[in-house]
Amino acid sequence: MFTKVLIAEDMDDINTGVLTVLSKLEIGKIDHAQYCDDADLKAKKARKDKKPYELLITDLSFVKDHREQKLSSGEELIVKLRETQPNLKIIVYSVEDKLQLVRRLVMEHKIDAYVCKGRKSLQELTNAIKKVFNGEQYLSQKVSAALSPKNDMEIDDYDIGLLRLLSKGLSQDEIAKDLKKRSISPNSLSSIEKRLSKLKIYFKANNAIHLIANAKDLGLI
Amino acid sequence: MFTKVLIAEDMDDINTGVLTVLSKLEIGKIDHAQYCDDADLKAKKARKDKKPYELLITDLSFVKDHREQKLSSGEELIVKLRETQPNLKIIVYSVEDKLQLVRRLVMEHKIDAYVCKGRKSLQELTNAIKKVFNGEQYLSQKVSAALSPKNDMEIDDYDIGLLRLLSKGLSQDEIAKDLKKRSISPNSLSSIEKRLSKLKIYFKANNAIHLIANAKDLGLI
DNA sequence: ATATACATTGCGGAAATCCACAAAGACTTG
DNA sequence: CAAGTCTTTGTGGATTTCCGCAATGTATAT
Repeated sequence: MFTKVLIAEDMDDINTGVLTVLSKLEIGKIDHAQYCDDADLKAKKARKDKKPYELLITDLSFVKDHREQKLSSGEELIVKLRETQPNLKIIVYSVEDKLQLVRRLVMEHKIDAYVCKGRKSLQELTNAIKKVFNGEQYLSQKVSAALSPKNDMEIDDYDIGLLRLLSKGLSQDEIAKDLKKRSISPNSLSSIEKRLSKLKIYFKANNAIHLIANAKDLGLI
Repeated sequence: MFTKVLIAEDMDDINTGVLTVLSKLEIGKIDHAQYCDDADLKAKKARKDKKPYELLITDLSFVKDHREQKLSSGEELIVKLRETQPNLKIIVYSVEDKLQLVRRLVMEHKIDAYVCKGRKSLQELTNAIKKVFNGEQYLSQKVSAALSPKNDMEIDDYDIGLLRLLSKGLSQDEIAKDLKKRSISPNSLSSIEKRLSKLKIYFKANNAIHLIANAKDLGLI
């Protein structure tokens, strides 16, 4: 089993929860950090001492408080650590279940496991740790579809962008101009209308207002 | 100290975290439920056995899974329990920090404490439990502004109703018909337009979409 | 009773949206 | 290359929203 593990997670309740479970596994040393910057520093020090962490378990979102931080999200932390420690095993432990996000983490950042926080996530997390230790990959059932190539009607970054702009109060016409200015295509008013219309069907929304309300409820934007 | 407490929280990691801390307080019996319906059932049984819970600690959001649920949120659970057990002490423990939401919970549902999940929330939670046991109220620093009188505005239930209907996808015309059917006045298309226009000014929104997006961000709906 | 203020309603036109259809371009496949 | 498919863009028109102005209604104070 792993001999040195780092946990990055801001919430103290989750931390104690994870800690009590991990202590049942036979892991030598378990450290934890409540800020991404702290996690980065601890990892740096460990490398300097020639005793680098073998596994990182990290959340994605960290609430901001008075302390100014360079790294503000788990994703940034992952990128930073991957630079200097490419063979570090990484498990993401988060409530997020957006396929697009998981896909990016697995494909681009080469994370080893993604566990969705939920009713039985602690058991899942221990499973994931075992799998990763054996060099295998693990994805929660909920997001396992992220890697299946059959992602037909999938909402992509472009769609999210449209929804974001809409929710920021831009008219469809203004969105077209904005996209043209940033040379993002498609950018005609007509195409934007068509995309939104597709999204409305997908989300069973009566109109643009309904669409944004639903997207917000789903945490999509 | 309390002798019988119920925790409603879906995440198992948080549950163990909360549990380990609560076990340090001298609380007789601590039960927990991972579904709102279960919490409701447990409370019902406890009342039937003449040993009702004295305190409920509940989350607000519960992720949906395969199990069909009548009560899908902590707020619904609170309303349900308040009906039959008006003297039950209630602490809400959630990541949400929307002032309007907290205000509603305190004013309408008469909750006794609101603790924001965060880096030091377990300590806060124990403080809150002690305060509530002494008949006092507790609000996390982050949301304490919810009760300051200067924050209240001229947004009334009618306005909230409009925003809700809008976010449900009704057109302004349909809203007018709906209000007429339920004999809520004013209900003319013109009046509805005017109200929404006021709200847009108040919330600095460019259009109805923007308005709903802002209202959702503020936890108003 | 009259004046005043304010809320409600109606109306009209400009702007934005929704929607169906068509033309042009891009890509795949045989 | 040719045919077929899909995406992007364009167009026209019905519907809805947006906004200003006017008319009516209602309550309050003098």
